[in-house]
Amino acid sequence: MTAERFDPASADGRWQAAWEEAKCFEADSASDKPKTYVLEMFPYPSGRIHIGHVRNYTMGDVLARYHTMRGREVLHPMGWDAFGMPAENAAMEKGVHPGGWTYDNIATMKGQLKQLGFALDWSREFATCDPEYYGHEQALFISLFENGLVYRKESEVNWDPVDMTVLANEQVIDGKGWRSGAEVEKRKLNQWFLKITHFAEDLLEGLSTLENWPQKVRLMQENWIGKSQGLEFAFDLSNGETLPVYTTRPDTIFGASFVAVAADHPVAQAVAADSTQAQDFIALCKKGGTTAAELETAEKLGFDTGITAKHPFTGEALPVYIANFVLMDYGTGAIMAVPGHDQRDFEFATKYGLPIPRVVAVSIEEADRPFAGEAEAGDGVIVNSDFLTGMAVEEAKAEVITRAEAGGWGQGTTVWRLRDWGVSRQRYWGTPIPFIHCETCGVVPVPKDQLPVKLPEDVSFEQPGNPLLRHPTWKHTTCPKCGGAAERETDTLDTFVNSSWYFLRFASQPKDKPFDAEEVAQWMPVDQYIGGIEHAILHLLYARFWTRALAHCGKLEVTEPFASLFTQGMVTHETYSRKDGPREVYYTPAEVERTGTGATLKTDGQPVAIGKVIKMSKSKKNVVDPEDIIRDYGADAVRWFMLSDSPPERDLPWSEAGIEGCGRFVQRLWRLFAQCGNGGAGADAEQDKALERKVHQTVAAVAEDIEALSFNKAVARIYELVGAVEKAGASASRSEAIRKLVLLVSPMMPHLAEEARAQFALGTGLVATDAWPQVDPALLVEDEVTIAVQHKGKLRDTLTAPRDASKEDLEALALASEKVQRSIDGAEIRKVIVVPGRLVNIVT
RNA sequence: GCGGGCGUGGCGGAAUGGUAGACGCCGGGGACUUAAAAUCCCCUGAGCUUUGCUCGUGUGGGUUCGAGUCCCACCGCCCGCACCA
Repeated sequence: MTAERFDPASADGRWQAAWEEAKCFEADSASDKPKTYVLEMFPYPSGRIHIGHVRNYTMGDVLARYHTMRGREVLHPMGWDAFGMPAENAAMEKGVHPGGWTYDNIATMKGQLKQLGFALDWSREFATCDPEYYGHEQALFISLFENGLVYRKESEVNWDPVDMTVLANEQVIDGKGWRSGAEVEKRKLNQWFLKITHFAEDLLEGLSTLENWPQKVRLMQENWIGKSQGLEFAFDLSNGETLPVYTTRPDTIFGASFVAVAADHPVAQAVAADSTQAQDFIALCKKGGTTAAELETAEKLGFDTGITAKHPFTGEALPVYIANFVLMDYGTGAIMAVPGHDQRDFEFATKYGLPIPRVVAVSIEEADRPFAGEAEAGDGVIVNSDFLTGMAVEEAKAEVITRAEAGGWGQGTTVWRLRDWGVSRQRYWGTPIPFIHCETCGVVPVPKDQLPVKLPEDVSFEQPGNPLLRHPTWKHTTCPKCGGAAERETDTLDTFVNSSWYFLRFASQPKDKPFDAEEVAQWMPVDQYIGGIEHAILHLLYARFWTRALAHCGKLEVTEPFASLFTQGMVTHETYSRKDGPREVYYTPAEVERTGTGATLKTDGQPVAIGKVIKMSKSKKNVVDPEDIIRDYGADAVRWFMLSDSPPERDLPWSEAGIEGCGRFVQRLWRLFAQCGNGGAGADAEQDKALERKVHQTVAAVAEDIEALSFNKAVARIYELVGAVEKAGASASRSEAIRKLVLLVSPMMPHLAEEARAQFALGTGLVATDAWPQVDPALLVEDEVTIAVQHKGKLRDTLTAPRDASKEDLEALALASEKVQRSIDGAEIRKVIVVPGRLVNIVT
């Protein structure tokens, strides 16, 4: 290696090996240093590392390295969220085993992560498909079962009749299976559920303690949990039965003009039993699509059952309809309809000519004002409502609930949008649910000493359906209770279960149990969790739930797993395409030559259209492979790019020019470091006070920026300091500045820092485990400051004054300015505002 | 529809209510070189009658000595949820 250029191809690997050799990043749970747990969402091993992973892990890495330098014991682990459908799809398409495919991908991606020099504790690495991991997961699942948090229930699922599997809602596109294209059927299956609703209130309340989570994520979870309060009461029906309904607006009860039930409601089913017309209507309701656009435009449709419901106060007979807009799985599946004050009810009443009474108005005088073509759902005063008339909305709600409870026909109720979590999947590549079905003993958990229940290796994917179900021997076993012949559960767990507790296993990995509570307590909660916004609801809610559930079972002390959450933006790139008839053909950035304003295809030199800057995706081919750019520019340039310019929560536009600039900066730093090593050091004994000040200010500011995850600002500060050091004349101060600069850039560019220190004798030992430079608070403030002088709020001049100059002195200095005097032009000075150390504003 | 966020040069973006545009990219000019690359230096919001002045942070108002920042209304874009009673 010459001193001319930094050569990442040679240096990167050497330093990665040196860190590994010195076990720099292995976290010690027994250490008495203060502890920090930095975690990025672990990746799914899909094949290769994506640029989004690089951005995510670079951010975490800067934090981990920084905190290590600040003397903390840092846990920064990595592993693999390795179960899931892509492995089974690969098995079907390529005839490989899901396990083999997954572990191959892990090997590839681990190699790629290592090339980036991340300060990860690889000694704690695991994949969720390791039998050891999922065995512990099975034990935890049984513990939840024993604590009443697991149950089985018959439930409706999306069934793909061709693939013979259950589909998630997201996999149903226009009513068809996303893979097979077959019409999806609703099927009732016995499914395993986790009782997340038991913690609904707690999960909701916990959100308010998560001050270091993005408000957006907290709101999304709040909406998802969806707490609503109202009245549940029963109508007496004309057929002698009772019909419970739920409403959040009991105050509008005198405005009810009809009652509606969902198509799947027992009342509807009973009517349909003797009416083909009702059957047809119910079938029509079920056919409707569920996409947002369809729902928005869907007409409100109803079927009059001929039954009536008796109003609890007026005794009036309200017609009961089957309606397509009433949902079976919310509330009681039946509603009292108040057309005047609910838009859906309004549309329905308008269509079927039902009365639309007003029971809320802006004032008593407005009690009979007609509606202007739509319902009025707002606040106001109750009118036309007997004993409620004149009350405010909230007051009336309370009054109706009180009377309903006193009369014994209804009660105040809280309804949640949150549903229990169905975790059964009819798939092979997941954690086998550790239960046995025995004809005599029922459902029996597998004894813990028989865990893990391992997946069989010899499976085939040539036929559709769950390989576990048709495996010749796997499911046959004996009942742990009675010893008789029995069958294993063939469902596996939703992959979100795997990622709901992995952070605990990273913190503590005993052989004989999932984790050790005391060791976990050393690290948890995670101090900083970083990942994509796409996990705002499911993963993050499930992880919060599991942590609570395990605490509920006495296995943990903490309830909130992630003290701080950061959601990073995506990496974007412009697209390149050409029209080929009706089809748009896309090209990768590597196939395209970017000219000043346009772009041409390298193969034929003809222009291609430059499209919008959007998220990198395979379909639009606007992707760059991290391995290519690491090879071309080195790990540090790539890392530096990931941190530069865009604030980390926003999207980062990838550009060739940008990465080239980062590559140039790496070399520029190298030349600066080289100067210090090549006789520049101490060439002049003079002190450079201004430079020292700049160094201390930058060290303090960069630390602050890193702690706030404002990496783009830290980067800008470093550029400024580098510029200042380059310009400064030789001095002991300058040499010292360069030594400190090595430390300062090391969290972002660790390879360059190590190589420079070693090559140019800029310190001893590894930079990675060295201490962050000390800051002298006295050097953070300047002796002299620039004061802005304004006349009526407009800048007229600037002047230099001592930092602690008095108000009087500043005022005098300002008035002495020729420019200021010219602006004032003899006008009478009415007021002078002086902000010491900042500005003087003269008001005339 | 409901909820949330964001609008600053050619681009990414800085800016505790106090000098708008730090820092980077692009672009222009120059130095070095036989030449290129690399490197270094200078310029780079708009306009004007250019020692300087005026305008300028989506639009229109307001509060303030002073507003990119605070308040009100509007326009545009992005994200999430959604027939949730």
